[in-house]
Amino acid sequence: MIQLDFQSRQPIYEQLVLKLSELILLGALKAEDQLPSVRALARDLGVNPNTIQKAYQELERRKIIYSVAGKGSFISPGECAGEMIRSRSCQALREAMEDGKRAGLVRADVDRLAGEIYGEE
Amino acid sequence: MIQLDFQSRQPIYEQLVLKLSELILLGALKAEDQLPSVRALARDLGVNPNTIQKAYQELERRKIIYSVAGKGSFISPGECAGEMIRSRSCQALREAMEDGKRAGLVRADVDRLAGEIYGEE
Amino acid sequence: MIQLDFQSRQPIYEQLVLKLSELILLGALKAEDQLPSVRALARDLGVNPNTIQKAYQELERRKIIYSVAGKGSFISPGECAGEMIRSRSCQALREAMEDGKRAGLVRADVDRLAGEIYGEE
Amino acid sequence: MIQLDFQSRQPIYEQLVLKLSELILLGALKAEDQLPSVRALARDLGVNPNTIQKAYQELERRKIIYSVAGKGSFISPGECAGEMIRSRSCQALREAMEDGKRAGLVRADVDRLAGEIYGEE
DNA sequence: GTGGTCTAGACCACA
DNA sequence: GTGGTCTAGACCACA
Repeated sequence: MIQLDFQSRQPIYEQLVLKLSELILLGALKAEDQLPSVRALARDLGVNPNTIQKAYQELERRKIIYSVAGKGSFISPGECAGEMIRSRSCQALREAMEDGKRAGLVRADVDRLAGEIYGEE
Repeated sequence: MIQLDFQSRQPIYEQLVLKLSELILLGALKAEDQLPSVRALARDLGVNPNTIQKAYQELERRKIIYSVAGKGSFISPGECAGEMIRSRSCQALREAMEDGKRAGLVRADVDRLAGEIYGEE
Repeated sequence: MIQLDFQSRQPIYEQLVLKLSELILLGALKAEDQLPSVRALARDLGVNPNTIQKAYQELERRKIIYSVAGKGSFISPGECAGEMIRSRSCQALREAMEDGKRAGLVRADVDRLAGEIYGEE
Repeated sequence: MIQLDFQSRQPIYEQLVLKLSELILLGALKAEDQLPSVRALARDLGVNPNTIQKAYQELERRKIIYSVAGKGSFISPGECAGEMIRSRSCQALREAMEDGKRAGLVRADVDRLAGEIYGEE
């Protein structure tokens, strides 16, 4: 289901944000689906409820999910959740590219890197 | 010489790190050149000396400059400074691209973004 | 220094965010000033360090302060901190005005209120 | 009649308070009209009677309705109900404006915003 | 020393 | 039951 790496330098709550984002992108979690409750997921993953809470609150801040006290947490409606995930990645990539340009990277460097990651076609 | 944007949300010391990096890449600052002293640069830019200090420390951490107690701060030798700047940007760009791929961005998205930033040739 | 209301329904960390924002607007905290450390402020206010941490992280998310692990937390440079506070207030005012319109308040009501608060000129 | 958004982060009872307030402002509910009984409205809206009860209690606290044991709940007499609704919005707007003033917003900012929302006349 | 993360609890309002 | 806040600790990397 969700595999956490407790040895990683990446915080557990960040791993959770990414894992849940991936499940949404893969279609395993759909719009309006209810997420496991904070306590239930904490128990299943062997993690403290506060850590799950932190992940859920970050996802809510990014408008990928929404939480209703007393009811539960839910995937944002329509294409909203997926859109928020992609727009975030896109924004981060743009910033990295702009920084790179300022730092002296040229278009060829970007293309080479893209080739490495996506494979040359 | 160095233009800071005091309105920007980007911390001044970060702007300084970038500006000084650019001056190195442009060749305005060369290997073994001495940087202005913390207090002199602070006075010239109308900024707190602590802010300059912070920028210099970050540049030193990245091995772009080195400091000698009692003498001053100097650009790292040879192509070293430029290499450190570019390799750092390149690594950040690679990570952003890998994240983007996981988030569902395709090669065409990367190319479009690169076109925007570098201009289509 | 900072007065908290432990009886209030408003969470302590939110009260802290507001109090610190006010100190910045009043000029008591200036650009690049270092804030008290998480632990020091927790001790002074008789509050758990996690609660201070939560307030500081929210202020950092709003780009009003920036934190550097191992060094401390600092007011954002230049006019940045004040700008971020004002833009947020502006957003809240817009929402209150939209709610008021839905509740039947007319333009004249808004003008009367503005007159009361800013003084008729 | 009344549409609730069960997905919203806004508590159901708050939505009810607002919806009923709107019906009063629109004239759909007039002074001395009897409101549906707690159980009847709960059944119609598919909501727990406690939730309706809570909304009615809040409206009574705000003097928008009044309840008579054994008889039911009624809209407050004369212009009273509408006044209470508007005065509440007005109070919220006043607070947002005072916060805005403390944050450095000037009268011109308020006027510009009012122009946006009400349209310049 | 600093901020950042995390555990293991508690209590609250709300449904 | 649910999410939200908070306490009272712990340990980590970094400077």
